[in-house]
Parts: sequence; C-alpha cells; structure tokens
Amino acid sequence: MNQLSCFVQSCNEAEGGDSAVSSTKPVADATPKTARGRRTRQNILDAAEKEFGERGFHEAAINRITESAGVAMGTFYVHFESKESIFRALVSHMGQLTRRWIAERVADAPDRLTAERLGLEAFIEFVRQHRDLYRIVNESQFVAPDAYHEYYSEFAKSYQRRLREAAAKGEISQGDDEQRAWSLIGISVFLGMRYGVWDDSRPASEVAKGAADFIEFGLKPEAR
Amino acid sequence: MNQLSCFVQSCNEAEGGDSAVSSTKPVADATPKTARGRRTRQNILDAAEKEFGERGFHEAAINRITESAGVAMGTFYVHFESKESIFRALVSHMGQLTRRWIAERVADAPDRLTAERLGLEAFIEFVRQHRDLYRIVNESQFVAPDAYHEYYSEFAKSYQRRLREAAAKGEISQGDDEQRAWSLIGISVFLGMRYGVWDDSRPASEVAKGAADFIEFGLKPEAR
DNA sequence: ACAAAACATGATAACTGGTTCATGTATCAA
DNA sequence: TTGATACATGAACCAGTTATCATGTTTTGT
Repeated sequence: MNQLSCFVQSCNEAEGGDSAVSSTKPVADATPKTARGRRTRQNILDAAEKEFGERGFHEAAINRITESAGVAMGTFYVHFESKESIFRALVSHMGQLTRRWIAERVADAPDRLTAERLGLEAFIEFVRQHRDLYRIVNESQFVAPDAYHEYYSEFAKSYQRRLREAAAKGEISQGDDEQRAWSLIGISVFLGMRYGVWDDSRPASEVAKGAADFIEFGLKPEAR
Repeated sequence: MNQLSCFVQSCNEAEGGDSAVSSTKPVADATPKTARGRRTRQNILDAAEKEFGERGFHEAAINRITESAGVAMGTFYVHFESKESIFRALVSHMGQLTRRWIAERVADAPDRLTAERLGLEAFIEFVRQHRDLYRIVNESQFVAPDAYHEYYSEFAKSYQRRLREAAAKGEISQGDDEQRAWSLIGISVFLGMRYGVWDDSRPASEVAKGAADFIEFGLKPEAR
C-alpha cells in the first residue's frame, strides 16, 4: 500500500545547504547506520506520509505519527530534526517518485506530442494512486515555499528542455518554451486535481486524450 | 491600498447552507445593524486580509488582527464566528473580486481568442496587485476545501459556458469544454504564479501574448 | 566478552493561540 | 428619559503541540 520504499538515498539533500557544519551532536535526518535504525526511520516516514496526507501539516501530530509507527516520541527526534524537516523530506521524495513514474511511462513515446498524452495519463493515474502525497506537495507551498518552488522549477526545467529539443526536431512549433512548460504543468496539475483527486470516474486515458487534442491544436477552429 | 470596500453584501453566503436555524443567540457573521458595527467589522476584515496574506492561515493570530484593527479580542467574536469563518468570507470575496476584474477587462473583446489573451493579462496583473489575496485563495485548499472547490468550480462553470458559446459561433474548435476550461484555468494559475507572484519582471501583456499563441495554436508545428 | 556507538524511551517542560464570559458602554426607538 | 438592543472589552481559560533529556537497551567492532 505504501510507496515509500527506496526512500533512504534521497533524503540528505533536504538540509544539504549548510551541511558543512558537521557538529559533534547526533546528526538527525541522516541515513541510519544500523538495520534497526533504517527500519525505524522507514516506519516513521510511512506513518508521517499517512498522517500528513490525511490531516495536513498543521493538524498532523508527531505523537500520532510515532504511535502509528510504533515508537516513542523521542525516537522521532533521533531520526528527524523537526516536524518541518520530515515534511520536506517527503516533498522532495515525491518529486523524484513522480518524475520517475512519468519518465517510465513516457520512455518509448515516438514523439513529443505522444509523450505529452502519455505523460498526462500517467500523471493522472499517479495522482489517483497517491492522493495523500499529492496533497503534501501542494501544502508545501505554505509550509516550505522553497521546497515547493524547487519542486516545480525542477519539473519546468526538464520540461522546457524537452520542448526545446522537440522544437529543434520540428516535432512541435517554435515558441517560448519556458512559458509553454509552465502552461503544460498548469494543465496537468489542474486536470490532475479535477479528474484525479476530485472525481476519478473518467478513465485517465480519456482525459489525457482530450487534453492532448487541446495541447496539440489549441482552440483555433478548423486547424486540423 | 486595500481593495475590500463593498464587501458587506457578500459575506452571508458563507454560512448560508443551514442558516434556517435562526437561534436567539447573537448571530455573528451577519451584517451589523448600526454604522459603528459596520465600520468595526470592516476594520477587522481589512486587518484579517493583511494578516492572512502575510502569514498564512495558521501563523495568523487573531490578537494581531484585532490589534491591527484597533479593537479588543472579544470584538472579533461579536462579528465572526471563528478564525475559519472570517477566512472563508475572505475567500468568497476574492472570487467575486477576481471575476469582476477580469470580466471588466474582457468585456469588449471581439472574440473568444482575444478574450483569452486579455483575460490572462488581466489575471496576471490582478495577481501582482493582490499577492496576499491570491495566497489566501490557494491556502483555502487546506483550510476550507469546500470553499476552494467552489471557488474554482465557479470559475470553470462560467468558463465552460463561454467556450461552448464560442464553439457554437465557430470562433473556436469543438471539444470537451469542461476539460478545456480546467486546462485554461490551470494555465492561468501557473502562469500567474510563475510570472505574477514569483517574478514580475516580464510585462503581463508579453506573457499573455505568448500564452495566447499556445492556447490558439497548440504545439502543432506549421499550424499557422 | 566488553566497551563504545547507535538507537529507543516517555514523562514533561515550555509554550502557543483560539475562544469564552462577565461586565461594561454606545446607540436607537418610543 | 428610558428601556432594550447592539456593540465592545480583555483577562483568563484551556486544549493541544513540539521538542527535550536523563536514562535505558541494543547492536557493533574488536
């Protein structure tokens, strides 16, 4: 049920900025050294995902997380510096998970336009499978604005690059790729919300098909 | 500086659903009966807008709101039922303010495609002028999900209608107007965030122009 | 086997901030 | 003027939190 396996390697960058300060104090937020530690850390992470996803950052309670993880309060702070810190770890992990999932599903698309459709379909499916995590990312806008900013900037950057390449190959028109990247992200996010989170009755492929048509031809009449 | 004049008439719908229960207790959240009351209420509202906008819902403090409004803590609860209640009032007001602003700027567009461009330009300008209020709407997703849902559903509904009319007139192509409406909203919101909130160095008209091109022609090469 | 390091505990300190309420004061209708 | 209603006050209440720390237990390397 929980998709947070293979988390361990991805959590150090959270506090990465000023980590040159290697204090002699216990370094929370770092990968544990023993198997027991890793197990515990993972349990806390899983519990946190559930708690944050269900209640949101502010309503979420550390004591509920630790209880649900089957450890004592203090243990939380052995592994994480603070409530915000574990939240950031979750957000950062989400970015990777999402990108990886979409990348896989898009890998063998013959061209950019097909990739757009498959990518959107994959995204909607992903959202449906991870409503909680989707919420976490959205809420990071207020809890950890820089994490949120980075999350989408990362997306936009690679998006932009692929658009540029596709334009060079003539697969798509020329245009302002930065703007187009953000537009496409906006489309995904809102369709993901509308047809992924709020109402999952329409097949993802159908939504993706309709959107792909809009993305390809725009609103111009008689364009095809 | 503050755009919350003409607020009074719009705040009753917040608790409107089950208001048949006309208790004998002081009805907070209703329009005050005397001039003094209206003045005070407005002061609180203005202060709340600033406070919520700057700090976000959870960091915002009632005592700072009342202090900034020049009234005592208790006075807040004479006029509003709770912290969440005033927040909802603000969100609902934002919807009207935004729609009105855009509607004005789009009123005399000759066709739908032009309206799209002008509307986006107006929206970006609006966001730049009202960063605080924009933030309030976004955060409502977590504080008052139903208010958020209604906010965008309202937008989508009227958007959809206009697309349908435009398609009937042949100004734009046929398509799934619900999906297209949500896509267009997504574009606006993300461009608004990227070029309105995060970076306002590019002229709104330029952003709108680029986006309008994408909206009109899509990514298809050689379409024009 | 033994010390050192890593990990775990959980009661509680220390605090925050929304909401209440008993008690006023202003306003208005008659 | 007077009674009733509307509005205002702000100290105190209170529930709920995060984070700490002194003390244990497990694991690891030698």
